[in-house]
Amino acid sequence: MSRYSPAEIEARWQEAWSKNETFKAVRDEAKPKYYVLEMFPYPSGKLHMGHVRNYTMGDVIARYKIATGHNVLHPMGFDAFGMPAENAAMASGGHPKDWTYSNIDTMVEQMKPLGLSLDWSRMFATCDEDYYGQQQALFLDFLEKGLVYRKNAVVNWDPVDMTVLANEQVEGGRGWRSGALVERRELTQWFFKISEHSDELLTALDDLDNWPAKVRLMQENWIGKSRGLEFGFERTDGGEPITVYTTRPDTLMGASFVGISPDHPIAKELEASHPEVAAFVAECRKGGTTEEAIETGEKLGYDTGIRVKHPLNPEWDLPVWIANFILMDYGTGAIFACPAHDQRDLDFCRKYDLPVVDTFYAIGDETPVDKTAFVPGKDEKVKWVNHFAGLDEATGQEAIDVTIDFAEKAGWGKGVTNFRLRDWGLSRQRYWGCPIPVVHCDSCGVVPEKKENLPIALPYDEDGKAIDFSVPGNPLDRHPSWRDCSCPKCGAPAKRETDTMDTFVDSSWYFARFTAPTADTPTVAEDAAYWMNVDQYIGGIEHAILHLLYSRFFARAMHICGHLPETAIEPFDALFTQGMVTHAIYKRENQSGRPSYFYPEEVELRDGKAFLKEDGSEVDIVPSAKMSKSKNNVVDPLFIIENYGADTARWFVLSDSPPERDVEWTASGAEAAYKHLTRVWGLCDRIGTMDEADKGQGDDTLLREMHKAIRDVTLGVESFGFNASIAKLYAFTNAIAKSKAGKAAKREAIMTLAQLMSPMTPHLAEDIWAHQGGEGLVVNAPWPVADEAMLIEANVTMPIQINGKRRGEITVPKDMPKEEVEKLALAQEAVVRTLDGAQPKKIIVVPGRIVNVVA
RNA sequence: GCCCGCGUGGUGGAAUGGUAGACACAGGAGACUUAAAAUCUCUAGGCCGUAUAGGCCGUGCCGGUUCGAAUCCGGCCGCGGGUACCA
Repeated sequence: MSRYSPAEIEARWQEAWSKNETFKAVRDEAKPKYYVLEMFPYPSGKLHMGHVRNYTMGDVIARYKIATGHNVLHPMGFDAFGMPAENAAMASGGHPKDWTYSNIDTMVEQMKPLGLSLDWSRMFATCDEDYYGQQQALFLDFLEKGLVYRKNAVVNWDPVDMTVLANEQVEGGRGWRSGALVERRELTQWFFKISEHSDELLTALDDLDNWPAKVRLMQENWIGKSRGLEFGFERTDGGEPITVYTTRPDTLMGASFVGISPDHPIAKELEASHPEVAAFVAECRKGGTTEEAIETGEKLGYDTGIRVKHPLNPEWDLPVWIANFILMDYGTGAIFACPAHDQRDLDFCRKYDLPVVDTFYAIGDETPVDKTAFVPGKDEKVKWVNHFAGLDEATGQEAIDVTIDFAEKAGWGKGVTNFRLRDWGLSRQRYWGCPIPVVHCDSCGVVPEKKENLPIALPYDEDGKAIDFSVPGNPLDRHPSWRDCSCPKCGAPAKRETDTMDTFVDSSWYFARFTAPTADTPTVAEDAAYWMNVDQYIGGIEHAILHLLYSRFFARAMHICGHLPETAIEPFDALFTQGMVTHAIYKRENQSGRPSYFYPEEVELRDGKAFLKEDGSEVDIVPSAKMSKSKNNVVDPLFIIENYGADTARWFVLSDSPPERDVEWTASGAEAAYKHLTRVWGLCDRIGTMDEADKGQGDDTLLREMHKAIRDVTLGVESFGFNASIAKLYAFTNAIAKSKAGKAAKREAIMTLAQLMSPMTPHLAEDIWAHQGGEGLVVNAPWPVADEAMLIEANVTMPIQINGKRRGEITVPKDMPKEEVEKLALAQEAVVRTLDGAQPKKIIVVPGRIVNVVA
């Protein structure tokens, strides 16, 4: 033993774990189980630093749990359906399936050398027929239980390519390939009834104690429960009243118009008969479907000429406008606008010269509201002059409640609870996804496939030729034979549904499938009962809402269909959201305004500017963005593993940055991690050659350091403070290096160091353990326990502050009474000098922490 | 736009109401070496100062609460994530 050669030792120990089946998860009722899961990757083809960081964190937890006596399940799979595979096929003519599976192979090859404690025997990809076949079975069960239905919904439509676009494929309101202005178009699509579970999904958040508060808050806001007033505005032309929903009924006296969505039935009716309305509505439909595009886009309005009566004053007519910022999906698709107290309404009214009525002033009086709406604070006592409930002063919420009461009693409105959460549209007009297992029959309509016909597999080719992606649109639609089938009900010739499922469906139940990955039903009761829930789920904060909310819904739906026990309706007991690994993006916009992206290795940095190596031309730098394949800013961890080994890569991604925070990728630091591991190795080597008879000195001091390290490292691991654990491990290593203790004490210290390091650098730890004569594998050794007696310190050093500024310190016995500490502190030379004879007004002694003298 | 975060030395960061800068990187000085690399030792927020004397300033900005604020509260600014068809 002389040189630290990770390549050799890492291969050796991976072999040992594999031979012992150390990480194979088998049900064992005698041991507490622990299920640790990292969000599975999309097989982009390249493992990046974010993956390494994510899986290493999970691995630390998994190995720590093994050491503390748990039966650990730690699986890995691939979220393998999705657009990039089709994009690759479009770009290079290959097949999405070939591309995906080849990427999976590559990524597994890249992952295995990391020495992760994964049970590879449970691996699957969501594009495996076996997996998506079971998913189709789930879909049929959901359909039977009424959890799925069809309705119309809008999509991004590219009028040139005649195809549906994902939001990501819309750039600045234009289709990414055609450059055409995108329109919103309605299609009949499949939906999961997630909104029926809104209240449940909301209230259950309260019990997710081991989830980050920010994620719970984001989900709470996303579900968006609100109580408001629903009421009708009578039309002066005698037409059907227009029902609106408002969360601010207290501002009703400030109404200046009634607004309806361009998709509102009234707008549609007018569209059919009035060309001008049709032109306006067409204008409104331009642009993408995202909430961001709608909210930030220019606000457009059209006066329909329809007039309605104010419910509290029949003499008061309000105009009805069609406005492009009103969503048909929320509330009733119609609102009343109160510009004085809502910024968006105010902007709209100023643009179209509509009146602004301030409910804090008498009607007709000048309002101070000009360009900024007055929005009273939550707890602010507000007055309004035009009161209608005999109440003229209340806080915001009370004013709202009182108004709802008033409307209900008067009989013109009712209090209504609304949710922002919409049903989950799962239809995708795409090839590379899980086919929706239904059939369209001319006589029977939409008919579910029979379970025995599952999986409805994707066709690999058409007429013997690979599926063609050179033409826009869904290849399943134009496949010569795949659509043809017979109706499961009447047997007549019928057509298959060609829409496939949203890839979020695939990732909404994979955690359950890992408990019985090869079963011929979606789950197996005993396995689900034993392994569920996921005890620790780890993944990126970017999944805080959609993936996690959909999974929570899916677990409920699976329970309803008998695929999960009731105890698993919240599938993730604890969640940790790790930060992202970010990197600058290098890009250049071409003439048409669309950007091209360059890889970090294509770029040279000088004076904070970026230049292409190829021709020296400057490119734009977008600092620090999420690593994303489409932006070319992905950094490959392979060079670290190849040059320094997996332990270095693992140590490096865990040190320095707190796990929950984003980190900007930098290449420096890997070298330092390697140096440290080399140092630990050398330390072990030197201890090995020490003389047994060498009694040394200061054994006790070293062992105290050791027990402190056990305490602090353990605390770090348990609280996801891996960077803090690593800082302690550095300190402990330094303490061992400097110590003059005897061989026995040093050996005990280094073996403990190996154990404490083993979750982070498992190969090095095994090697040290073996070298010092440890029994068995360190991975199976019980986690060390800190001896409380060794942690007790007799004396404490306390800083002395005068008026909050540090002026000195005293070291006193730990349990010295306050009065004596006070006396000693006042006698300190620095204190006497600073006080300069002045009498202290007050002295605060916080035992063991601080003394503050107020002069 | 809206919702949620984050902002501390040259750099990554530590400290979650109690000594701001632990631990590390890059830097500086020294030892070893013919030399370099490696390794080891010391040093290191800024300013004034000969000073390991002392003092002042300092955690994005402005204000507040407190004996005491990086930490709690209010308001700004900047950056990041999400925004329902990227995964």
